[in-house]
Amino acid sequence: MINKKLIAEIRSFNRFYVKILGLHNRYLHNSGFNLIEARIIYEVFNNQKVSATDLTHILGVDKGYLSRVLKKLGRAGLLDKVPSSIDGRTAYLRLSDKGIKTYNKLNHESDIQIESLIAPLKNEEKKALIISISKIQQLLSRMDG
Amino acid sequence: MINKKLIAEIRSFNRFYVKILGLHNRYLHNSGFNLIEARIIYEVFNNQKVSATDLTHILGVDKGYLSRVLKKLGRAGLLDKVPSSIDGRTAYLRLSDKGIKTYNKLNHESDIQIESLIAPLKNEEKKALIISISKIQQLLSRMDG
DNA sequence: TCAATTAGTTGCTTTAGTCAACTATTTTTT
DNA sequence: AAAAAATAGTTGACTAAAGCAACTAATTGA
Repeated sequence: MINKKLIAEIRSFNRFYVKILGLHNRYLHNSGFNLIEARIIYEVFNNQKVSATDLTHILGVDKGYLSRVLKKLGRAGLLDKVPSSIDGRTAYLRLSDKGIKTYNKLNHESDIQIESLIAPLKNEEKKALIISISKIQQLLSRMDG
Repeated sequence: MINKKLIAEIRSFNRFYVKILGLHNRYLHNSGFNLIEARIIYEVFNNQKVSATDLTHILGVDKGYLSRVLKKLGRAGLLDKVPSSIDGRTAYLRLSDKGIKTYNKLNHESDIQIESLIAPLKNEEKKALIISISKIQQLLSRMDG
């Protein structure tokens, strides 16, 4: 049964990758943003016409909580709300210029963090890593639960 | 420059795998344990002679917080403290029989979750997944920051 | 038109986690 | 050996993260 081996492998990998992600998210510590804020900035930048309700689904958080975080980002001048012309209840979220600068800064710091992770690798190893990562993503993409 | 491509790939993978891990950790919701408790149970089972201070380093949490969670697990009858014979300040942690049962139950539920993740894969794909996962783990293992 | 839904806000609560002070032990310094 | 410094763990007080429920305003459906 190959399943047993694969499951053990995945469990080991999960523990391993949780650590990698933990290390990676340290780039946020000096940025003044926490994970949820960074994720909001990312999603708002990368989705056109995204509303608060959309974000609750994308991020899987409570709407009350989200409302407060959005308010905070709005007060910080990173986020604007554009009222929908067809539905008076909803507002679309958009990054301000300052918000876009922040997005770029966060991306850059994330890149630096990842660079340090792959720095020890030779070119051949980097190529192999790209292949393995793509493969995993491809294989696990049809997931529903 | 291969770095750019690899960094983009890793960032995409990180977002992807955070979702996988999020799905995976849902198995805890019905178990009555939260992530830190599950991690403690895991670490105590898998490390001989582990103390509370060891756990603060392994898990990266505050000792005050940990002390309370340990107390809770102790009161629930999952965890015993074995005083060190050479240092009166430290106690080693050990799972009780009930704790071991819980460990096995959590493992089993985790397995089920992972099984559902890999269920759609053909045997060849499962083999490929094992190879890719091992490769990533191997390549990223000499990490220091 | 009026009942039911939906988007978002706000008050209240719970949970997660930190920090600092303290006790009881070692360990180190003198 | 005695005093000082360090360490393990507990507890109290606090902050941050997140959920829940009640509410308003707007929209949809009967």
